[in-house]
Amino acid sequence: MAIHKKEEFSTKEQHLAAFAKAISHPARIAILSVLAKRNQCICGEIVDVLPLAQSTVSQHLKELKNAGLIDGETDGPRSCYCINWKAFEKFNAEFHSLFEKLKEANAKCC
Amino acid sequence: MAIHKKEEFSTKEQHLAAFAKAISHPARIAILSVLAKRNQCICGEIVDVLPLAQSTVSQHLKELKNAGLIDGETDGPRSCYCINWKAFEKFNAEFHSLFEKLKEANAKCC
DNA sequence: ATCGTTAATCGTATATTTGCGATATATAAT
DNA sequence: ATTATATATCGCAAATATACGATTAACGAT
Repeated sequence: MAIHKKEEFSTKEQHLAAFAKAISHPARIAILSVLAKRNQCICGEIVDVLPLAQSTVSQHLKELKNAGLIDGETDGPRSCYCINWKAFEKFNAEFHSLFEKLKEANAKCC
Repeated sequence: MAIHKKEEFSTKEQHLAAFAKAISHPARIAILSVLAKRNQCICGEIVDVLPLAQSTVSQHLKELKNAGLIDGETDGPRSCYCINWKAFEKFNAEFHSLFEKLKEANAKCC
């Protein structure tokens, strides 16, 4: 690839794309579901539920955390995660706004 | 990786993840914007607008088409693309429904 | 029939993602 | 102090994604 071209697009496009990337793997959607159902904590619980190794789950959690969709803090020897509802809501609004903007632009052009 | 684990998740999770993946690159979001503004056709026009080579744009178009978000048909030597609003709407609804379901599950648990 | 234009595809290079086992670290329990 | 438990991180392998130039295919115009 040599050069990444992603930064040549608008910040908004990059931001939304990054959000979408965070939920672009079924495992990460599954993790969000588990976190929503149990409200908080877990990690080992997530590993028990998913068909993935502990290290892999840990990696997916890290990506969700980097994207800001979940928060996590250590609680003794274990890690407690929960959904960052504010960020999630923001993503939802952003995506919905893209959709509306596209429709609006389309309505105007013809 | 050796084995892909994606198919071990629910169809719904896979489907939504695939949709999200389609818009997980700023170039593809930019393409959707151009298509919305001009309603239809183009390809060379998209190449003119984006900071990417023709072959790269063609690849991104293919991915959007595979995801069902756009339709394309050849018109002489050129290709005419347009947004598949129905599919896009469906994705929007699906994503929104995930969000609502997560919130609902969360409200119930505590 | 030849030439020019447009866009898809092929081949290739590189980067990133996905996945796992092994290891390291941190804490709790004995 | 030792042991057990939980999780993050490292190192590696394989798969996918991103990007480009070159080629091919398909058509229109001359």
